[in-house]
Amino acid sequence: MDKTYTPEKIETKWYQSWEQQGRFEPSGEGTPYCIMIPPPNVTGSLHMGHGFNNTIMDALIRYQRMNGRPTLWQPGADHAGIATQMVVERQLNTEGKTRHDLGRDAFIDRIWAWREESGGNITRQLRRLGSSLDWANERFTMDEGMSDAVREVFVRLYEEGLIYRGKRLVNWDPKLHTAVSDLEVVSEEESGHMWHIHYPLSNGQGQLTVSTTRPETMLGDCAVAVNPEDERYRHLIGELVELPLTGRRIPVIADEHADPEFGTGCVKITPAHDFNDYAVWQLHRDESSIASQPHGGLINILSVDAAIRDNEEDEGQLIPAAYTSMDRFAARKQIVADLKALGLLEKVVDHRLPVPRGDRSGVVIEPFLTDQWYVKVGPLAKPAIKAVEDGRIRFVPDNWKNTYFDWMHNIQDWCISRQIWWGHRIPAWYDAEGNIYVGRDEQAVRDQHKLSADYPLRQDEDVLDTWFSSALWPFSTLGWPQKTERLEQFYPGNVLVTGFDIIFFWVARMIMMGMKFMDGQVPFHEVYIHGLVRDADGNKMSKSKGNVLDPLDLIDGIDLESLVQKRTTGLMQPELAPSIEKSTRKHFPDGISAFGTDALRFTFCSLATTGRDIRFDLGRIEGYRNFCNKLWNAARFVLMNTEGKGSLSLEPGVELGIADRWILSLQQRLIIQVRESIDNYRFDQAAQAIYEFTWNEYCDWYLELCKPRLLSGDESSARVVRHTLIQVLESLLRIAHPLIPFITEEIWQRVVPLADRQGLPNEAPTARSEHSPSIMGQPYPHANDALIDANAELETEWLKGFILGIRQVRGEMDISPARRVPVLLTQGSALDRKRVEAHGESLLSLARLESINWLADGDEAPESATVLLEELKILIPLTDLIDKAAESQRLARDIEKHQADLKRSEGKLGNANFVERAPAAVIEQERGRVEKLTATIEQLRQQLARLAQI
RNA sequence: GGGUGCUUAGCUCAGUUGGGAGAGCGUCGCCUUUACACGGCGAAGGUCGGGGGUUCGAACCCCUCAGCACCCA
Repeated sequence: MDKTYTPEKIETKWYQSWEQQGRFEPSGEGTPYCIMIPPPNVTGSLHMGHGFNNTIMDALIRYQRMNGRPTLWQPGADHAGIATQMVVERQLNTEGKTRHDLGRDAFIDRIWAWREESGGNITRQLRRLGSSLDWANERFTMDEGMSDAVREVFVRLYEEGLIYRGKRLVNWDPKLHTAVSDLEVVSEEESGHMWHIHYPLSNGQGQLTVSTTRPETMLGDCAVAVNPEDERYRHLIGELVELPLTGRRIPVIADEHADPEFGTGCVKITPAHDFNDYAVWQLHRDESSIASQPHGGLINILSVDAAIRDNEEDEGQLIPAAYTSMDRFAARKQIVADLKALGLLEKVVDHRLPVPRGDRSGVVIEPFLTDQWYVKVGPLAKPAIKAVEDGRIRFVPDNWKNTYFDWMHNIQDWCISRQIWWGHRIPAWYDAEGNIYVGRDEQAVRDQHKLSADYPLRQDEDVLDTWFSSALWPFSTLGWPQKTERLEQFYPGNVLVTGFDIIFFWVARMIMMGMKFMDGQVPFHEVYIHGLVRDADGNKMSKSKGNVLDPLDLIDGIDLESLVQKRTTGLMQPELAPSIEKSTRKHFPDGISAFGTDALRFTFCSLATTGRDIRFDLGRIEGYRNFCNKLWNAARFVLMNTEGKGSLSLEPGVELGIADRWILSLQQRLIIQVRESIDNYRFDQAAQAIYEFTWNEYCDWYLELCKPRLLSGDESSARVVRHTLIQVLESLLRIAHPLIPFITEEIWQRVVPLADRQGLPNEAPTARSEHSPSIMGQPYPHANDALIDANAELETEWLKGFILGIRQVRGEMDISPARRVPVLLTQGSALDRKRVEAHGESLLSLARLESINWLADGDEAPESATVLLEELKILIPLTDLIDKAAESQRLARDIEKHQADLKRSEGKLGNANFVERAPAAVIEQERGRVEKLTATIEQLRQQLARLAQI
């Protein structure tokens, strides 16, 4: 083995081998285990969130596979309608074309071509992460089978009356020319203005003043509302005001929506361009002063581009010609100027207000009146709520269910149509008479409705929201609507692993659709919600902030210049490049070194706590890369001492040593701990336990304790050591494999020929029969209670205490490890004598001692530094090595520390209430503490006094 | 406005049922010691955000204040 662990030499090799051997395909008997991948965007690329999410899923999958279950991790991607269409449109733009130049069919062909070109990107990246996905059954939401599922669901929901078409206000993206759902709109506070505008009363008796943040919408006003309780305006209710610039007259109406405290207390009502106003209009639409207005008062003034629209033929001058075709912001400017000229602008004040923007396009979203398709969600939500209430679905951590309930209880109908081209086209057809026909395809529609082949029908132009198909993912990927074996075997899945940001988008919708179409069966039993990966400063990673990390760059490394280049190209706001460059150079002065997949995965696992933010800093991954190196070198040591050394199996009748029993005992505890941690999705605890055992017990102590035994010349003892070294290592590799698959496989392949694997079950079968064994197919270790050995643990603790005491003195006195020191022992128990006898070699070696001698009865102890180990007193004679003053100081400090503790304990015991009410065990513990401390302090004092005397 | 979460060592975070606060990184000292300098050995470092309460006993339970973050309207 190489002296240093180099991940790039092993990772790709093993992944290919596993995949070729069909090890990712479900196989075997037993209870199936299934996880659906949250489908990434097919043309996207891997970010840290994917890295984190997939690491956790892969660890679960590998763990369950090693537990012998037929295990499916379902891979695939979604078509990301808007995002993908935008990318391809941008490509076209650089050629000076738009999608309309190509036409719908050619444009969609172009997107498929782009998918071919870029679609493999993210699957390659997932492979680099070691993800053991069942690639043979990869799915894509636009594939034929899944499109069938989409159509089937749409038709069935429509036939049940759960899908309908309606004209409503929607969130309109004027750049993308499509409706978007509430969830795709991000509202943030921005600086704006509040304009106060006079609306003169038609009878010439004064005016009302309204305040608005969007003055251009006044062209579509149908009323001014005042609060019915508002004394100032009550007498004006029912009167008319002149709507400036338009020549129209609109009524003053009474509505609670008008807040007397806010602004002037008069609010203009623009029902076609504001959700609240729309609600007001609905209440008042039958009042004649509104009903008699053009379009019943519901006056749309915008085009799909959010410019002021032209008048229709029959509208006359409804919209003043002065503003038509002006963009909404230009129109705002012009209208404000014109109002000012008319003396109708009272004032303008600065105002902060939430501005809704499209999460993809970034432009301001307009409430806009359109025909859209909706899912009536109420009936679907009911059983989905119940499933979580009664525990058929469990959120981990549990409190996320509150977020889910909140959303589900206030759920709105879901607008599922999008005015784009890339996606599942809505299976609805129209005839010239305005009839709507919904069916699985055009022929089915004609058959069902007895329409002749030449009866003109045209299909709805719109496509479905991408999340509509994603909601079907847990069953559509398994072959639904066909009744397949996979569906039978793997639905419902066991756990959904995802971030909290898509509980609404995806989790809730999957539960609703899963239960609706799978006979009330939930799509998964647990939802493990993990945190979101942020940068070292806690900021969300985003391209525009220039703080994204590519997981592949952490695996392979990247130099500073390439990193700067990567972060500053293709920006939506190029002016940010200099500051991005600056902060990148500051955070990564040396670029990023190659840490390898295993280190990255181990890091992700160790960050998988219950928190919702995960700050990623390089120090962490570096530490875990070092951990991999440690494991690597431990294995190297084991192999150096076992390869070619003959049989490693235990001879009959030979007993293990204390240290062997101790490390085996700790390993059983490790197995219990790791199993429990993984079962509870606490990968941080699993990682921590593995790290701790490997580094702080196996390497720091067991390997060191083995060294003298290997060199002693006692072949029988050496054989026991070799046997245990290799056994413990082999098990450790299996314990760690789900977290760090590559390094464990690489080492395991070398270790397994030496390991005594008798008694372990055979390797789990895989899809292809002809292959060499792999750690992937090995059983995950079970703790063997018979190996838990409290005596060996106690004795080893004693041994460590002895050594640590001496090391402490050496450390404080700066004694070089090259310098061996003699020690004298006194006052020990019979057990101490026995133990010293038994572990002499270990003590000499690990504490770097020259000699160990018991002080004879009656002999005066020489001037020494002292270590107390219960009643045993360990003396390190003061020679030139030890500074008397330093030792005195050390003792004094020690005494002080113990005294503080003693005082505290005595205080407790002196409290009558404590003695009366605390449990006996706690009181006993406190008494024991006092006893021990008193003795220790006494010993230390004596020692200090002796030192002062000499 | 409603809700959720967070505040523990210089930094990033664990902390089980309430019974003497831990880790990694960083810092300081010693060291080519035969697996590993991506290392070994040792050390320093904490008013557990503030205040109040419950309790024999609070990082943990309750109240309150402050700060931060996120979600919903």
